[in-house]
Amino acid sequence: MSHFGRSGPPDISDTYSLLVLNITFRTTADDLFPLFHKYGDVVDIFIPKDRRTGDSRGFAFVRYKYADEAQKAVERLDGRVVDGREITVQFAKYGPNAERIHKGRIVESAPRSKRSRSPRRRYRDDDYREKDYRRRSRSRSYDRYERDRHRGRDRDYRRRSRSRSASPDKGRGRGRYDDDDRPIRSISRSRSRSRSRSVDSRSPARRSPSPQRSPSPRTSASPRKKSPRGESPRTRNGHSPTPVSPRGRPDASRSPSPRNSDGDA
DNA sequence: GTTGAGCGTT
Repeated sequence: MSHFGRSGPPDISDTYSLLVLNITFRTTADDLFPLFHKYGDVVDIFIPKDRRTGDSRGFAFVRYKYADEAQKAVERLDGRVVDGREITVQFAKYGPNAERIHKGRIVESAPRSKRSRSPRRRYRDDDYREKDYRRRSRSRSYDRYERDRHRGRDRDYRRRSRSRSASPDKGRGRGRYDDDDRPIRSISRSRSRSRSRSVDSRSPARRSPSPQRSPSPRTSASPRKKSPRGESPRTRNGHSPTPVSPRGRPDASRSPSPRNSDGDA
């Protein structure tokens, strides 16, 4: 009775969804079930996981059968420390199908006057919805994602947003400077220079044709120093230094004389 | 093994 979310949404017609935030990445539905079940009848618990990695995203959805129980759970479990972390329980505002939700309850009465302006728009949806993402540059997305995962997203603006008030910059006090005259000029010049420099700095592909990829210091003064005792008379003869590679890939190296290297032929 | 704002699956 803990495998929630294994068969998709069971029935979200008369269920109240609660959003549990700030949960640990290790917290599972099984851990939340007993906790929420104590305050009411939990219909289903779903914890969104990453589609790529499969790890928990740090929040879960708990569905209650009755609103009063859900409300109670919200009041009781909101701020409760779970697994050493304070969780935030609140009614879900957005539905999975962009349905209208009232107090966590999904209302089928969709306002026609209002366009399907999905308030929720995230990179995941975009990436998944976008079919050109793979053609464009999957690496970019992946890199960014990975980077975010390991380095954490922009905590600066995020943290600011989380500042006691929900109005980080009300009235767009972010006004650039004075107008768009100065900044533009600056940008223009900067860009100009940047481009100039870019042209120079750019082209890393052919900037270094690099006939020699690895400096190979060992080839510099290795034969003699490396194997003072193993040096063969042939090596001295200049017949074939035979830069034996530790990797066993003599041909990979410039290998001036591959056939000599082996000497089998 | 890491992280920490947010709103969801077959």
